[in-house]
Amino acid sequence: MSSSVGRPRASGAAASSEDAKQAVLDAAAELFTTTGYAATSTRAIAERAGLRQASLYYHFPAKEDMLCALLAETVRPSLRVARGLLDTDEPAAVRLWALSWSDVRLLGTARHNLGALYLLPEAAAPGLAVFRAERAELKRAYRVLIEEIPDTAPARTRADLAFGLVESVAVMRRDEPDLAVDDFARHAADGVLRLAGHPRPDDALRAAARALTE
Amino acid sequence: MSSSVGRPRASGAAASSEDAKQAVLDAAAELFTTTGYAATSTRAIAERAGLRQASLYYHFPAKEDMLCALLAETVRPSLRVARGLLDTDEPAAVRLWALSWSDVRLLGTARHNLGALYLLPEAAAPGLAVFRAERAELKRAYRVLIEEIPDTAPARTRADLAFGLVESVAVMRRDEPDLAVDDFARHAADGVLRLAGHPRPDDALRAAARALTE
DNA sequence: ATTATCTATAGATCTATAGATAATGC
DNA sequence: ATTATCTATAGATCTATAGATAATGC
Repeated sequence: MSSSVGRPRASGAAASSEDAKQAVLDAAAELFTTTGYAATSTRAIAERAGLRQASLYYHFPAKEDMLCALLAETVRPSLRVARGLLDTDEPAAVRLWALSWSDVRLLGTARHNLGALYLLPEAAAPGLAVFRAERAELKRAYRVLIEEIPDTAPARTRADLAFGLVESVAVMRRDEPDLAVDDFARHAADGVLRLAGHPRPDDALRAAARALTE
Repeated sequence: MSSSVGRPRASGAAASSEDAKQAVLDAAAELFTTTGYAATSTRAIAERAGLRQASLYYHFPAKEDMLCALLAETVRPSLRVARGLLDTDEPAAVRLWALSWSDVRLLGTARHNLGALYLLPEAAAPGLAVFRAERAELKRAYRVLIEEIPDTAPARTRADLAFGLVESVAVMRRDEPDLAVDDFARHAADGVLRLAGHPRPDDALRAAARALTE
């Protein structure tokens, strides 16, 4: 508390270094998701975070590192869930429903629409290779589960479709900011099972899946 | 032919005004889809199109008008198909398959990955309201067709999911540039029917749907 | 002494406009 | 005279660095 080491801010507001870093990320998240990365100036981020433009560089070496931190923050919780589920011995359909449901809820309820960051062309930058590798691992988890569900379509294609459906929640959230996430996540997870080739899930399956992610 | 009215280009290349305009749009399409709108400079567009930066403004009043033209070019063919299908009296499942298949093919085979433009944050700009209205009309077509297919999930939700799945082809194409579009489009259209709540389509349905879009 | 900010600014853009110019068309 | 380009540039950015400064901590 009250740890106001360092020169005071011009704006008056005081915060610890960790708080400041978080405030910067928060401002960047809001602006990057609504306005885009290149179209967001460091000055705009600083203004929203309550400090001067140059002070950002005490917390981050460069603008791209803000995007990098935000991307990591978004994909990692999903990846943790995915890894946990792959170690379970529930039926594949239950695990796939659990993974989809969890991902859609994470994307849908995050404070900002961070999933929209995946869609930015700038996510292809060389400095963000770690993020892309983690996202690829997440996609592979979908595929591994889908491979255990028989269907005429190739597992790879079904995984592409399922993953696309899950990520599209970011676009929906942009179009309809007051989406009812919990309801929507159930339907989306049902949808992923349908895409995977599984007959309609019942409440027992959903309950088993929900139990898995707790 | 040989209509080289106007001062010759510094680069030597000659082209009619219409050709030049198209070359500019082509260059913008390539750069906007891979690099993003704000991150693409007018200078880069001009360089790729073979003329000087300032000469762009003879063809377009502002940078945003290039994006506007590209967005229109992308959504309008889909909209034309959708309007045509709504006038048909084939079963809803057939028309929905036809619409999805057609859209995925259009998005997947366009010279550049123009669907990725929908995902740009800049597509929310005030000047692009016409595009957004046309896209909304396209989405409504999905919903109208889905309403005729009975299911426990609300039609609106199923339409959100179906439309999200179709548009996600732009993300897939970015991730896997050598996607086999024709195969993929069939699976994607099958996926839309599954999301809509229709039992698996058979070859007869697919054939009827394909016939509709010719 | 260390920390977290500040002010000031270098240097590199970027978009759009002004006005000249080099073709063809009449 | 019209068309389609050019050169030059205004004016507004934008990112990142340099170096000063105002706190706390020791």
